[in-house]
Amino acid sequence: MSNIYMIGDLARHTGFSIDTLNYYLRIGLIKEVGRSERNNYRYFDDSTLEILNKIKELRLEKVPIKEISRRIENGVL
Amino acid sequence: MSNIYMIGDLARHTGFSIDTLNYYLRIGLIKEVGRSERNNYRYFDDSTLEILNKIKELRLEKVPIKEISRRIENGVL
DNA sequence: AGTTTTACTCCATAACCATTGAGTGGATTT
DNA sequence: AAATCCACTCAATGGTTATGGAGTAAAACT
Repeated sequence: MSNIYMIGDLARHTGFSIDTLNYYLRIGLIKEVGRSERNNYRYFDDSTLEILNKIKELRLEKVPIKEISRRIENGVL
Repeated sequence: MSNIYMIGDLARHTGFSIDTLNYYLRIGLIKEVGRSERNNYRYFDDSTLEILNKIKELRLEKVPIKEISRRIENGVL
C-alpha cells in the first residue's frame, strides 16, 4: 500500500518545518508527485520522504543546497 | 499511475455535490482510501470514482440507497 | 390527515494549504 | 566595511476540508 502525504505530513515525518518544505518546493529541490485539481493541494509519497531524509543528513553536514540539487539531478542521491 | 482525489475532485468528476458526497461518507455508502494524519483530509482514488459512477446510474433509476448499500456489501456492484 | 423516513442541503467553526512578497541572521564576496 | 548571497522564516489573503447539527421537500407509512 502506498502512503500519501500532504505537506504537513512531510513536516511531521521529517522534522523540516512547513516553511522550509515550501522553500524547497519553490526552488525545485523537491517536487510533488501530484496535485488536487480542485484546490491545488500537493501530494507526496514515500519517495519524497526518502529524498527528504537524505537531504536532512546532507544539510546536517553543511552540504549546500546547490550541491544537493546537483547530486539529485545526476541521480547520485 | 494512480490518480488521487480529494472530495472536491470527486464532486467535479462525478457531478455529485460535496454535500452529497459528505452525506454518503457519513452513512458509509462510500469510504476514503486514506487520510492525512495532519489535517484529517480524506483522499480517494479511481476505485471510488467507479463506485460513484455506478451509484449515480442507480440513483437515476430511483434505486434507494439502502438497496445500493446492500449490493455493495454483497459485491454485486 | 398526520407522522416518519429518505436523501439530501445549509450553516458555522476551526484548521490547513498555496502563493506572493518581504524580512532576517550569518557567511561569503568585493 | 559594505554589498551580496544563502537558507530559511514570517505574514497576509483566499479558497478548501472535516465535523456536527439543523433544516427541508417529497415520498412512504400508519
